[in-house]
Order: sequence, then structure tokens, then C-alpha cells
Amino acid sequence: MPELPEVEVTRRGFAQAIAGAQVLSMRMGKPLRWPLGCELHAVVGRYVVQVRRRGKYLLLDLDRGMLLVHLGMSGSLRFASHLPEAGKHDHWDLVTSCGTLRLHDPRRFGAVVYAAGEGDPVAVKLLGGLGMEPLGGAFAVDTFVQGVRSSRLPIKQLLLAGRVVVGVGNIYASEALFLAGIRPTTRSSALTIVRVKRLHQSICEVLERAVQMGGSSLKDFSSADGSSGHFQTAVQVYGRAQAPCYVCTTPIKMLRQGQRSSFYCPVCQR
DNA sequence: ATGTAAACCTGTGCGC
DNA sequence: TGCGCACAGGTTTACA
Repeated sequence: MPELPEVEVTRRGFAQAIAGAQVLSMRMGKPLRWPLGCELHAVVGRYVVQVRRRGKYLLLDLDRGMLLVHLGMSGSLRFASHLPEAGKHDHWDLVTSCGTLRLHDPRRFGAVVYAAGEGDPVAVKLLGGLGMEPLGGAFAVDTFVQGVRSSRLPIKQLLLAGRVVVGVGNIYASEALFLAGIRPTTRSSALTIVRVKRLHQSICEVLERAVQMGGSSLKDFSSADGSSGHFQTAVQVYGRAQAPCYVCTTPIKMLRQGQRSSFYCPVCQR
């Protein structure tokens, strides 16, 4: 479910409210993607300093150590002063003096991992190989152009890999490629500099717009305050196989790339 | 080194 | 109504 926009919308939904709070207790449900990696007493009693985001990870900085939270495919976070009793898919509660942060994740591809700091081996393993942040001014065009043109992967799969730029998942990869007029199957190294620059711009536009609209709520995404996003109403190609292209009315095509579905317009994208 | 496929787990929707 | 299958927003791991 969650790509960068959904994670960022989630972060904004509780970052201010939880900053400065003291952790009163923590509850773990069924196992997630990775083990927590610490005892409860390493977290209980600590203070939440701030909440950052790196790619699709949320980083909860504590006054000692940090928690890395990933929403996987089906995860969502809620933060409220009073939450109902934990349901069967609620697998993590962080009870603080300002409210409870709860991870709801039916498929359990998500994770909550403790790291002593940025240099902790587990943090390096999870965050170390990540590419540039597409939002916030750190997304260098020249670095992007070089990264794209040095790979022989199909451009769609390169975007998903997160080595050059992070946060672009299956929905927004298809959307950005449509905006840029590039077929998902195009070999990255075959793209001209001009076309890669256009893709850079498209990625920025799609992600910024999605954040503004509160993310996509295709299945069950909701932000930390429980509200849902609206970007799905602005989707141009994702999930629209055989439906007419909004630009040229040609039926949208779907194909499989690396076990993932890609959507594109055979006329608008070359 | 790179690229491809399977794996993790649960729910939902569809054809029969 | 039930059963089996395909598919779902992500990422790591093993293997060609």
C-alpha cells in the first residue's frame, strides 16, 4: 500500500503530536518482517524527540536510540489519545504520555526495528543502500541522469529498486513514466539525457501532488488521524488496463515486469 | 556483478 | 455458498 506519499502523509499526521512524549509501554503482536532487536526496557521510559522519514521508512528518534518503522504492503499507523482494544491485525502499540501509536498490518510485511543510532549495523543494513530523496531539494538532476543511464534494467524496474531514487513504488512508477512519455520497458541506459530529465521532473510532480492530496487510498490506506487520501482519483494509468487513455483514448495496456504489474499507454509512451 | 524468481502473510475478488 | 486461483501499495534472499 504505502509508497513515499502515503508514508509522508502518515508522518505529518502524528509527528508534532508525539514529539516530546515519553514512552510508557510497548506492546508487540504477531511477528513482523524482522524482530524488534531489543528488550522492551530499551524503549520504555525514553522520550520521542522527532519523527523523520527516509524513503519509505519512518524514523522515530528517541533521546537514546531510534525506532525504524516500515509499513510494508498493508501497514498503516494510527495515533490517538484513546484507541480501541487491539484487533487481530494490530501488531504494535507504542503507548506514550501524549497518545498511542498503533501499527495495523494484516500481511505483516511491515516492521518495527530498534537501532542504537544511524551507525547501528541494522540501520546501515536497512537504510545504507537507499538512493536520493525525491522531495525536499536533495534530488539532484545530474546524479539522477548518471544513475539511470548507467543501468541496463528496464526503467520501471530501476525506479522500483530504489538505488537511484527512493520512495517510487508500483503506482507512482507507472504514473511518473506516463507523465514523462516513457515506456516502462525501455532500457534505462537507452534513454536520452533530455528524457531522463523529463522523468526527474515527472517524479517530483507526481509525488508532490500525491502528498498534497493525502496519498492514495486504493484499498485501505489511512493516515495517522484515520483520514483517507484522494490521489487515486488523479491516477492516469495505474489499475486502468483496457480503459481509455485520458489523453488519446487508446486502451491502457498492462504487463508484468519482475512479478509486478505495469500500466502504460502504447501511444503516449514510447 | 547483474538480473530473475521465490519467499515472507493475509485478504479479496472472480470464475466455476 | 463454497473452492481454488490470481492478485495486492514492498523488500530481502537465493540462485542463474
